Amino acid sequence: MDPSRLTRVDETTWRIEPTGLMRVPGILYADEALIRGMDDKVYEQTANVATLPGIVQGAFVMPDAHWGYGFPIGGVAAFAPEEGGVISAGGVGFDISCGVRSMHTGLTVADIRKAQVPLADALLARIPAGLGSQSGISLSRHDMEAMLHGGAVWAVKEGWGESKDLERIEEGGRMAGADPGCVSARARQRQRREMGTLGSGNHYLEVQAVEEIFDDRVATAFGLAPDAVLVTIHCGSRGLGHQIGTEFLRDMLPAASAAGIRLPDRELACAPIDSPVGQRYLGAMRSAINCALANREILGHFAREVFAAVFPGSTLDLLFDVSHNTCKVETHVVDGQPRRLFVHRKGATRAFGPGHADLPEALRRVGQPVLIGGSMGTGSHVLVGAGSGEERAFSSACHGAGRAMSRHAALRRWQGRAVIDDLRRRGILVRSASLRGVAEEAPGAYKDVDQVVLAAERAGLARRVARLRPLICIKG
DNA sequence: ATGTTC
Repeated sequence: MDPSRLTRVDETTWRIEPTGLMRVPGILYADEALIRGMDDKVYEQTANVATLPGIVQGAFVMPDAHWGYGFPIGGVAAFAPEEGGVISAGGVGFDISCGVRSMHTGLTVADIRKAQVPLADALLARIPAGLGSQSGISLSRHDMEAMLHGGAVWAVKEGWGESKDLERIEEGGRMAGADPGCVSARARQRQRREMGTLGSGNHYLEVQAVEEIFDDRVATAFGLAPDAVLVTIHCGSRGLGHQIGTEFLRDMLPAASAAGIRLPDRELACAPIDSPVGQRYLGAMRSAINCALANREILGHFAREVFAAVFPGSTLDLLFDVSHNTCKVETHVVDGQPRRLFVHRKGATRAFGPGHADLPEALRRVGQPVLIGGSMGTGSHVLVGAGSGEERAFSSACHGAGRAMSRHAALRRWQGRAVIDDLRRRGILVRSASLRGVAEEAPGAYKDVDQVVLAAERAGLARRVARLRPLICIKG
């Protein structure tokens, strides 16, 4: 993206001035190099989102943004129902409630080095990964209903997790307002045997070491110390979320037309929040959020089983579990007034600052952990929500490194085996169901995650707490 | 992201 097309507000804030049908400006948070690296499609898609009815303040773009379906990935947009605001399946994304959870292991890098190969092999054997992967769990009709209502609370009741996990999961582990009656038979069918599975693409389970601390006080509050080892899981709502996204993208097109909404791009299909389709999507999407929360809780349980076997007596305590593909009803102060808004975050992480009432007691004073997954081999980050993030982008931050290159281009450039060998020489063991998947996810196909989180910090979206480097990566 | 084609 050519920066001269934008108005530069400060070092890390850029505006697309409203023209034509745009109701609000586009507001991009990134340094100049990241802006230059962004696809022109991000500009076009941001301007398109800014035309949607009821959008409040701006169409926001995080520093890791790239071209997505309709809305950019790394986009945040909030809509007011009383102003004809809309909800959009493309504004949430196909992988509804895709997110990241990190768990403390209580172990150090030296402990892992003693058992790195058997640990990697045991994780690969226990964590179902890859397209269409299954875990051996099969849900009855009744189980499915309970899961879609109960999320991680359901998973804990079923024995896959610990009740103390729940306060460290967004929404206390259970998204209210889920309506499983809005989830099609086909979506349920696709999910019946997919609970407790990673899936494919950029989803992973990693064993990571704390490599660098940026903020001692917050790191201590989060339980992060140099050399400490974490397990981090990145995955979402699998086939169920994808099916819901597919069905509602289809159903929202006529709904938008019926509501008299002019769409600059069919992929922006949306429905008024108060319309029947809009309400059905909310009921289904919230069910999918519960599916993702339950899925990550079950995978966390599997990881606990493996660690208990390889390191007898070890326990995994949850640091936090947060989604980056959702639409949430939140109250935000706009022009001095608290407003109830439908906040779409697509490839953007909720990042509540210190004192937020929705944070658990143990974290309220410091702020919410913002878990940022990097690519294989390049490391990940833990950030903390900042008070300034509230007015910058409705308390949102980046979600990862963000792709710098298409999967197709990555396949032309790298071979999966060579990527694995290269990472092994750097002390990182990769275990994957798919060599093709490894090539698509080669570290070089991603932006520099360090540059992304630094830009997020400079923009006041969140602050850096710790950098993590991978030791083992189980890829889908 | 995705039973990579309803």
